Amino acid sequence: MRATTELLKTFKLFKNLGDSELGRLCVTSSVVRVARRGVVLSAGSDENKVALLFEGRLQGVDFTIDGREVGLYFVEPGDYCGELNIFESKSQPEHIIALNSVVVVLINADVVREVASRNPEIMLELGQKLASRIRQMTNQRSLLSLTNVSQRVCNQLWMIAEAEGAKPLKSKEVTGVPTHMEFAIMLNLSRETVTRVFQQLQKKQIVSRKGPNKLMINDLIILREIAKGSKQL
Amino acid sequence: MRATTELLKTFKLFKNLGDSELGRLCVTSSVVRVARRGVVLSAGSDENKVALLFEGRLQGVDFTIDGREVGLYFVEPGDYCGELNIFESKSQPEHIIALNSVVVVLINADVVREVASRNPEIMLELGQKLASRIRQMTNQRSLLSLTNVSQRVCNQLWMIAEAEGAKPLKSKEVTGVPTHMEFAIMLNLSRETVTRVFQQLQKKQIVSRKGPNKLMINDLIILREIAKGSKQL
DNA sequence: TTTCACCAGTGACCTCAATCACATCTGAAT
DNA sequence: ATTCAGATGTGATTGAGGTCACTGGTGAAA
Repeated sequence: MRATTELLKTFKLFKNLGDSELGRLCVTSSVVRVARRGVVLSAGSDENKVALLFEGRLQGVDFTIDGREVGLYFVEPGDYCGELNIFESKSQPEHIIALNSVVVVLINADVVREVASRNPEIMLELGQKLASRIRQMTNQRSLLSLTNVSQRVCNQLWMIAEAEGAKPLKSKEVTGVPTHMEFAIMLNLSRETVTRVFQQLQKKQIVSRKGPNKLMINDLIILREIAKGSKQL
Repeated sequence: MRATTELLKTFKLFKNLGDSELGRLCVTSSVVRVARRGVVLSAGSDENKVALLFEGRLQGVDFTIDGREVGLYFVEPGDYCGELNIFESKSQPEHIIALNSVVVVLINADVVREVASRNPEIMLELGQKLASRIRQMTNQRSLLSLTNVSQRVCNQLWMIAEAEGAKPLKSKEVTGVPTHMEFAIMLNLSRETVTRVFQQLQKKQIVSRKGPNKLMINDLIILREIAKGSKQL
């Protein structure tokens, strides 16, 4: 199914775009629903698509030479991925996987490039997107060098809570929490280790499970302190 | 000292730029020599400079919360860094350190942005730069998930040899090799572990030291095989 | 309702890289 | 020539986290 101009306008990237340009984008677009674990963009493909996320959560993943899964980043609603295809005609470097049932708008990257080249604001916006992704990756890379494992997990959890708009509150319910395995590949840990950290967090009442993919963070302040390293778990 | 238009033209980024634009860049530029270990761009600074590397090698580094050094990427001559400042007015996220005596051209990022906004090719080139950095970081991230330590080191060594233009030869001399410590922070290893891997590589005649910062790779083929994991060290 | 796949939880074991604490080497500066 | 800082080399120790091999729970599909 094609996207409507109204749908595209909900994305910050296309907010200020004229209707004719939006129309051009719509023509090559398709709105698709992808089930949990489904592949949204496949690494090595030359289709060169950009994926705009409408609802759900995506994860960029890669694989090592020996077939180990590597978690790169998360994509939240309103955001998009596959931007590299706009600037390079190489193949998509990483897989994009749906972490739950998602709705995405797929648009041909070449068309986006054309539109961007006529609209400097879009181009600049894209540049900022790339820049912020680099920041994000740099940040994530630094996490991996933390020797303390709980610290790594708490930082990741904090970032996820923050992405959902963590106010300076004491507690917060987070929905759509990644599985332990998804945490593990983001943090270079084994699934069991992540489980053990969460066990400790639960034992100390810092978090509590609320059914699948739902987590209650009871004490954001302590979580933050553990993440910062000023407090030991 | 200011850069000349001729100097700027040696960089691929500014290759096709008109003289008037080049002149504008020159005015806010400065050519500086930085000694080994010297800071070229400092994290957290708001100076917003772009650094074009003329000779030597740079390394982007960050620090964890607990003060551990993290290696992010290398910059080779003809390349540049600090591009994020062109797109974002946030502060420089990572430190840029000189790995040996280097010559860099520093240009105000705002001026580069202005020039880029008038010259779509430059803007596109910058986008490609960001994109390739993301690829590079993704690649590096995957390295970190390799359980086999020798494999990690050999991959990094291979990449460095490649950056200096490794032909499909059997052997190659690499100059300006990073220290073991610099390898270590790139690969999330301790310095000692890197040393031990290099000891083994030397014992097996795969590499041999040729004075400081100089390394002879005697067998690129085997190095590649170890890196790929098809051969054990 | 049953099945099944997936996720979470847990104990036992054991590997292997971090750490510590040195020694040695080298080039550059004084 | 001497000093010194930085880089490399090496053994001993150790403990954190990976791996394995399970159990149990839950939701979706059949």
